[in-house]
Amino acid sequence: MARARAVDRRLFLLLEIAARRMNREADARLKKTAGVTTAQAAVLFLLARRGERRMSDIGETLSLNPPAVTGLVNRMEALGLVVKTASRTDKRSAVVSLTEKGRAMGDAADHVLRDLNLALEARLGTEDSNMLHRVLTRLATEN
Amino acid sequence: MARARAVDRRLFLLLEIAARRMNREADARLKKTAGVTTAQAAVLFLLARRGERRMSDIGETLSLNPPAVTGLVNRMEALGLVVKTASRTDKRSAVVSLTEKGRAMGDAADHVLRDLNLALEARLGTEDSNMLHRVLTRLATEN
DNA sequence: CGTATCACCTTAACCTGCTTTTATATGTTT
DNA sequence: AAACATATAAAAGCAGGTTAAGGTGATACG
Repeated sequence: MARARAVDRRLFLLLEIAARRMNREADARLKKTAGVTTAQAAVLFLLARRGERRMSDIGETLSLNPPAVTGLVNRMEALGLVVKTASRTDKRSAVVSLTEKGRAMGDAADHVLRDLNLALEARLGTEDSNMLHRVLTRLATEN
Repeated sequence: MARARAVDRRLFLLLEIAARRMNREADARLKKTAGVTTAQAAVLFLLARRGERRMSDIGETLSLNPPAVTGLVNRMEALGLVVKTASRTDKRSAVVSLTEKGRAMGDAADHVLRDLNLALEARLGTEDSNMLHRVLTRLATEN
Protein backbone atom coordinates (compact mmCIF):
# COMPACT_ATOMS: atom_id res chain seq x y z
CA MET A 1 0.00 0.00 0.00
CA ALA A 2 1.41 3.30 -1.07
CA ARG A 3 2.14 5.61 1.79
CA ALA A 4 -0.33 8.47 1.86
CA ARG A 5 1.07 11.38 -0.03
CA ALA A 6 1.79 14.31 2.23
CA VAL A 7 -0.29 16.37 -0.16
CA ASP A 8 -3.53 14.89 0.95
CA ARG A 9 -3.73 16.81 4.14
CA ARG A 10 -1.27 19.55 4.56
CA LEU A 11 -1.81 21.92 1.65
CA PHE A 12 -3.92 24.18 3.83
CA LEU A 13 -1.41 24.10 6.63
CA LEU A 14 1.52 24.56 4.31
CA LEU A 15 -0.14 27.55 2.76
CA GLU A 16 -0.67 29.06 6.18
CA ILE A 17 2.90 28.47 7.28
CA ALA A 18 4.42 29.70 4.05
CA ALA A 19 2.23 32.80 4.05
CA ARG A 20 3.22 33.55 7.62
CA ARG A 21 6.89 33.34 6.82
CA MET A 22 6.67 35.41 3.68
CA ASN A 23 4.45 37.94 5.36
CA ARG A 24 6.81 38.30 8.27
CA GLU A 25 9.69 38.95 5.94
CA ALA A 26 7.78 41.40 3.80
CA ASP A 27 6.29 43.20 6.77
CA ALA A 28 9.65 43.74 8.40
CA ARG A 29 11.12 45.24 5.26
CA LEU A 30 8.08 47.28 4.38
CA LYS A 31 7.75 48.77 7.83
CA LYS A 32 11.38 49.74 7.90
CA THR A 33 11.49 51.20 4.43
CA ALA A 34 8.01 52.48 3.65
CA GLY A 35 6.32 52.55 7.04
CA VAL A 36 3.41 50.40 5.95
CA THR A 37 2.29 46.81 6.41
CA THR A 38 1.75 44.33 3.61
CA ALA A 39 -1.99 44.67 4.04
CA GLN A 40 -1.71 48.43 3.65
CA ALA A 41 0.62 48.04 0.71
CA ALA A 42 -1.96 45.85 -0.99
CA VAL A 43 -4.51 48.63 -0.67
CA LEU A 44 -2.05 51.22 -1.95
CA PHE A 45 -1.28 49.09 -5.00
CA LEU A 46 -4.92 48.48 -5.68
CA LEU A 47 -5.75 52.17 -5.57
CA ALA A 48 -2.70 53.12 -7.60
CA ARG A 49 -3.51 50.62 -10.32
CA ARG A 50 -7.24 51.00 -10.53
CA GLY A 51 -7.99 54.37 -9.02
CA GLU A 52 -10.37 55.05 -6.18
CA ARG A 53 -12.42 52.12 -4.94
CA ARG A 54 -15.36 51.55 -2.68
CA MET A 55 -14.88 49.81 0.65
CA SER A 56 -16.66 46.72 -0.55
CA ASP A 57 -14.47 46.55 -3.67
CA ILE A 58 -11.38 46.56 -1.52
CA GLY A 59 -12.80 43.81 0.64
CA GLU A 60 -13.59 41.71 -2.36
CA THR A 61 -10.20 42.10 -3.96
CA LEU A 62 -8.27 41.42 -0.79
CA SER A 63 -10.72 38.86 0.52
CA LEU A 64 -11.43 40.83 3.66
CA ASN A 65 -14.67 41.11 5.60
CA PRO A 66 -16.37 44.49 5.87
CA PRO A 67 -15.25 45.19 9.44
CA ALA A 68 -11.70 44.29 8.52
CA VAL A 69 -11.81 46.76 5.63
CA THR A 70 -13.18 49.44 7.90
CA GLY A 71 -10.33 48.94 10.33
CA LEU A 72 -7.66 48.74 7.67
CA VAL A 73 -8.80 51.84 5.83
CA ASN A 74 -9.32 53.79 9.04
CA ARG A 75 -5.78 53.09 10.11
CA MET A 76 -4.52 54.16 6.72
CA GLU A 77 -6.57 57.29 6.86
CA ALA A 78 -5.12 58.10 10.27
CA LEU A 79 -1.68 57.74 8.68
CA GLY A 80 -2.67 60.12 5.92
CA LEU A 81 -2.29 57.52 3.18
CA VAL A 82 -5.85 57.61 1.90
CA VAL A 83 -8.99 59.68 2.20
CA LYS A 84 -12.52 58.48 2.34
CA THR A 85 -15.33 60.43 0.74
CA ALA A 86 -18.97 59.72 0.18
CA SER A 87 -19.78 58.56 -3.32
CA ARG A 88 -21.80 61.02 -5.32
CA THR A 89 -23.53 58.37 -7.35
CA ASP A 90 -24.40 56.12 -4.43
CA LYS A 91 -24.44 57.90 -1.13
CA ARG A 92 -24.38 54.67 0.77
CA SER A 93 -20.88 54.03 -0.49
CA ALA A 94 -17.63 55.39 0.85
CA VAL A 95 -14.99 55.88 -1.82
CA VAL A 96 -11.36 55.50 -0.86
CA SER A 97 -8.65 57.34 -2.77
CA LEU A 98 -4.91 57.87 -2.47
CA THR A 99 -3.34 60.97 -1.01
CA GLU A 100 -0.03 62.26 -2.27
CA LYS A 101 1.62 60.62 0.66
CA GLY A 102 -0.20 57.40 -0.05
CA ARG A 103 1.03 57.41 -3.60
CA ALA A 104 4.58 58.06 -2.48
CA MET A 105 4.47 55.34 0.13
CA GLY A 106 2.93 53.01 -2.41
CA ASP A 107 5.84 53.63 -4.73
CA ALA A 108 8.32 52.99 -1.96
CA ALA A 109 6.50 49.81 -1.00
CA ASP A 110 6.48 48.79 -4.62
CA HIS A 111 10.25 48.96 -4.79
CA VAL A 112 10.66 46.95 -1.64
CA LEU A 113 8.24 44.28 -2.75
CA ARG A 114 9.78 44.15 -6.19
CA ASP A 115 13.18 43.47 -4.66
CA LEU A 116 11.78 40.83 -2.39
CA ASN A 117 10.02 39.24 -5.29
CA LEU A 118 13.14 39.15 -7.38
CA ALA A 119 14.93 37.41 -4.55
CA LEU A 120 12.08 34.98 -4.17
CA GLU A 121 11.97 34.27 -7.87
CA ALA A 122 15.68 33.70 -7.93
CA ARG A 123 15.29 31.26 -5.12
CA LEU A 124 12.39 29.36 -6.64
CA GLY A 125 13.43 29.56 -10.24
CA THR A 126 11.44 31.10 -13.05
CA GLU A 127 9.32 28.10 -13.74
CA ASP A 128 8.16 27.54 -10.20
CA SER A 129 7.62 31.26 -9.74
CA ASN A 130 5.31 31.45 -12.70
CA MET A 131 3.49 28.37 -11.65
CA LEU A 132 3.05 29.59 -8.11
CA HIS A 133 1.80 32.90 -9.37
CA ARG A 134 -0.70 31.23 -11.63
CA VAL A 135 -2.04 28.85 -9.00
CA LEU A 136 -2.21 31.44 -6.25
CA THR A 137 -4.06 33.76 -8.57
CA ARG A 138 -6.63 31.07 -9.03
CA LEU A 139 -6.90 30.52 -5.30
CA ALA A 140 -7.13 34.22 -4.60
CA THR A 141 -9.67 35.12 -7.23
CA GLU A 142 -11.68 32.11 -8.30
CA ASN A 143 -15.16 31.76 -7.08
CA MET B 1 8.88 46.63 -24.31
CA ALA B 2 7.27 43.70 -22.61
CA ARG B 3 4.72 44.62 -20.05
CA ALA B 4 5.99 43.86 -16.58
CA ARG B 5 4.84 40.44 -15.54
CA ALA B 6 2.41 40.56 -12.68
CA VAL B 7 4.67 38.10 -10.96
CA ASP B 8 7.33 40.64 -10.24
CA ARG B 9 5.50 42.23 -7.38
CA ARG B 10 2.47 40.45 -6.19
CA LEU B 11 3.56 36.99 -5.18
CA PHE B 12 3.73 38.04 -1.56
CA LEU B 13 0.34 39.65 -1.69
CA LEU B 14 -1.20 36.78 -3.57
CA LEU B 15 0.12 34.37 -1.02
CA GLU B 16 -1.41 36.42 1.75
CA ILE B 17 -4.78 36.65 0.08
CA ALA B 18 -4.90 33.02 -0.91
CA ALA B 19 -3.87 31.91 2.56
CA ARG B 20 -6.56 34.10 4.09
CA ARG B 21 -9.24 32.59 1.93
CA MET B 22 -8.14 29.02 2.43
CA ASN B 23 -7.73 29.56 6.12
CA ARG B 24 -11.17 31.03 6.45
CA GLU B 25 -12.68 28.07 4.71
CA ALA B 26 -10.73 25.51 6.69
CA ASP B 27 -11.37 27.28 9.97
CA ALA B 28 -15.11 27.35 9.46
CA ARG B 29 -15.27 23.66 8.73
CA LEU B 30 -12.85 22.64 11.44
CA LYS B 31 -14.59 24.63 14.11
CA LYS B 32 -17.92 23.18 13.22
CA THR B 33 -16.75 19.58 12.98
CA ALA B 34 -13.82 19.24 15.31
CA GLY B 35 -14.02 22.35 17.48
CA VAL B 36 -10.49 23.46 16.70
CA THR B 37 -8.83 26.07 14.52
CA THR B 38 -6.36 25.36 11.74
CA ALA B 39 -3.51 26.55 13.92
CA GLN B 40 -4.58 24.16 16.64
CA ALA B 41 -5.04 21.36 14.14
CA ALA B 42 -1.50 21.89 12.95
CA VAL B 43 -0.24 21.33 16.48
CA LEU B 44 -2.42 18.26 16.93
CA PHE B 45 -1.06 16.75 13.71
CA LEU B 46 2.48 17.50 14.67
CA LEU B 47 2.13 15.85 18.06
CA ALA B 48 0.24 12.88 16.64
CA ARG B 49 2.89 12.25 14.02
CA ARG B 50 6.02 12.87 16.00
CA GLY B 51 5.00 12.50 19.61
CA GLU B 52 5.52 15.04 22.35
CA ARG B 53 7.45 18.15 21.38
CA ARG B 54 9.01 21.07 23.10
CA MET B 55 7.50 24.52 22.70
CA SER B 56 10.41 25.67 20.61
CA ASP B 57 10.10 22.66 18.29
CA ILE B 58 6.50 23.55 17.67
CA GLY B 59 7.42 27.12 16.91
CA GLU B 60 10.11 26.06 14.51
CA THR B 61 7.89 23.63 12.63
CA LEU B 62 5.00 26.04 12.34
CA SER B 63 7.15 29.12 11.92
CA LEU B 64 5.75 30.77 15.03
CA ASN B 65 7.48 33.04 17.51
CA PRO B 66 7.83 31.88 21.11
CA PRO B 67 5.00 34.08 22.45
CA ALA B 68 2.70 32.86 19.70
CA VAL B 69 3.43 29.27 20.67
CA THR B 70 2.80 30.05 24.32
CA GLY B 71 -0.58 31.54 23.52
CA LEU B 72 -1.57 28.78 21.13
CA VAL B 73 -0.59 25.96 23.47
CA ASN B 74 -2.18 27.65 26.47
CA ARG B 75 -5.48 27.90 24.66
CA MET B 76 -5.22 24.27 23.68
CA GLU B 77 -4.39 23.27 27.21
CA ALA B 78 -7.43 25.17 28.45
CA LEU B 79 -9.49 23.14 25.97
CA GLY B 80 -7.98 19.92 27.31
CA LEU B 81 -6.32 19.02 24.02
CA VAL B 82 -2.75 18.93 25.28
CA VAL B 83 -0.81 18.95 28.51
CA LYS B 84 2.41 20.73 29.23
CA THR B 85 5.00 19.26 31.56
CA ALA B 86 8.49 20.32 32.48
CA SER B 87 11.18 18.35 30.72
CA ARG B 88 13.16 16.15 33.06
CA THR B 89 16.32 16.40 31.06
CA ASP B 90 16.21 20.15 30.62
CA LYS B 91 14.15 22.02 33.13
CA ARG B 92 14.01 25.10 30.97
CA SER B 93 11.96 23.20 28.42
CA ALA B 94 8.23 22.60 28.48
CA VAL B 95 7.14 19.44 26.74
CA VAL B 96 3.73 19.38 25.10
CA SER B 97 1.86 16.11 24.63
CA LEU B 98 -1.55 15.05 23.40
CA THR B 99 -4.39 14.12 25.68
CA GLU B 100 -6.94 11.50 24.70
CA LYS B 101 -9.26 14.27 23.71
CA GLY B 102 -6.53 15.94 21.73
CA ARG B 103 -5.88 12.76 19.83
CA ALA B 104 -9.56 12.33 19.08
CA MET B 105 -9.97 15.92 17.96
CA GLY B 106 -6.86 15.58 15.85
CA ASP B 107 -8.35 12.58 14.10
CA ALA B 108 -11.57 14.46 13.47
CA ALA B 109 -9.65 17.44 12.16
CA ASP B 110 -7.64 15.14 9.97
CA HIS B 111 -10.77 13.87 8.25
CA VAL B 112 -12.07 17.36 7.67
CA LEU B 113 -8.81 18.61 6.26
CA ARG B 114 -8.46 15.54 4.12
CA ASP B 115 -11.84 16.19 2.57
CA LEU B 116 -11.04 19.82 2.01
CA ASN B 117 -7.79 18.86 0.42
CA LEU B 118 -9.43 16.43 -1.93
CA ALA B 119 -11.82 19.15 -3.03
CA LEU B 120 -8.95 21.55 -3.49
CA GLU B 121 -6.97 19.02 -5.46
CA ALA B 122 -9.92 18.31 -7.65
CA ARG B 123 -10.26 21.99 -8.30
CA LEU B 124 -6.61 22.59 -9.08
CA GLY B 125 -5.88 19.33 -10.82
CA THR B 126 -3.32 16.79 -9.76
CA GLU B 127 -0.41 18.42 -11.45
CA ASP B 128 -0.90 21.87 -9.98
CA SER B 129 -1.66 20.36 -6.59
CA ASN B 130 1.61 18.50 -6.52
CA MET B 131 3.48 21.49 -7.74
CA LEU B 132 1.91 23.75 -5.17
CA HIS B 133 2.68 21.28 -2.45
CA ARG B 134 6.28 21.07 -3.53
CA VAL B 135 6.83 24.80 -3.76
CA LEU B 136 5.01 25.61 -0.54
CA THR B 137 7.05 23.00 1.26
CA ARG B 138 10.15 24.77 0.10
CA LEU B 139 8.80 28.10 1.28
CA ALA B 140 7.71 26.69 4.61
CA THR B 141 10.86 24.78 5.44
CA GLU B 142 13.84 26.05 3.50
CA ASN B 143 16.50 28.22 4.95
C1' DC C 1 34.53 27.41 40.99
C1' DG C 2 32.02 31.47 39.90
C1' DT C 3 30.37 34.32 36.67
C1' DA C 4 29.06 35.61 32.06
C1' DT C 5 26.35 34.14 28.47
C1' DC C 6 23.05 31.48 26.14
C1' DA C 7 18.66 28.97 25.64
C1' DC C 8 13.75 28.32 26.71
C1' DC C 9 9.84 30.19 27.99
C1' DT C 10 6.57 33.66 29.84
C1' DT C 11 4.34 38.10 30.44
C1' DA C 12 2.77 42.48 28.89
C1' DA C 13 1.13 45.54 25.59
C1' DC C 14 -0.37 46.12 21.24
C1' DC C 15 -2.00 45.23 16.33
C1' DT C 16 -4.64 42.84 12.80
C1' DG C 17 -8.32 40.21 11.29
C1' DC C 18 -12.60 37.47 12.04
C1' DT C 19 -17.48 36.97 13.60
C1' DT C 20 -21.64 38.63 15.25
C1' DT C 21 -24.76 42.00 16.41
C1' DT C 22 -26.80 46.46 16.13
C1' DA C 23 -27.54 50.69 13.84
C1' DT C 24 -27.93 54.12 10.11
C1' DA C 25 -28.45 55.81 5.74
C1' DT C 26 -29.53 55.21 1.16
C1' DG C 27 -31.43 52.69 -2.97
C1' DT C 28 -34.82 49.90 -5.14
C1' DT C 29 -39.10 47.74 -5.81
C1' DT C 30 -43.81 47.05 -5.50
C1' DA D 1 -45.52 55.26 0.85
C1' DA D 2 -44.08 50.88 2.55
C1' DA D 3 -41.17 47.11 2.36
C1' DC D 4 -37.06 45.23 1.28
C1' DA D 5 -32.09 45.26 -0.02
C1' DT D 6 -27.49 47.31 0.02
C1' DA D 7 -23.28 49.72 1.96
C1' DT D 8 -21.00 50.92 5.73
C1' DA D 9 -20.03 51.75 10.68
C1' DA D 10 -19.41 50.66 15.39
C1' DA D 11 -18.76 47.74 19.23
C1' DA D 12 -17.66 43.56 21.66
C1' DG D 13 -15.06 39.52 22.00
C1' DC D 14 -11.80 36.00 20.36
C1' DA D 15 -7.64 34.01 17.87
C1' DG D 16 -3.34 34.70 16.74
C1' DG D 17 0.55 37.49 15.51
C1' DT D 18 4.45 41.01 16.88
C1' DT D 19 8.05 43.27 19.82
C1' DA D 20 10.20 44.17 24.17
C1' DA D 21 11.49 42.81 28.55
C1' DG D 22 12.55 39.56 32.04
C1' DG D 23 13.02 35.08 34.90
C1' DT D 24 15.38 30.88 35.33
C1' DG D 25 17.92 26.77 34.12
C1' DA D 26 22.11 25.14 31.38
C1' DT D 27 26.70 25.78 29.78
C1' DA D 28 31.23 27.46 29.01
C1' DC D 29 35.36 29.31 30.32
C1' DG D 30 38.88 32.12 32.64
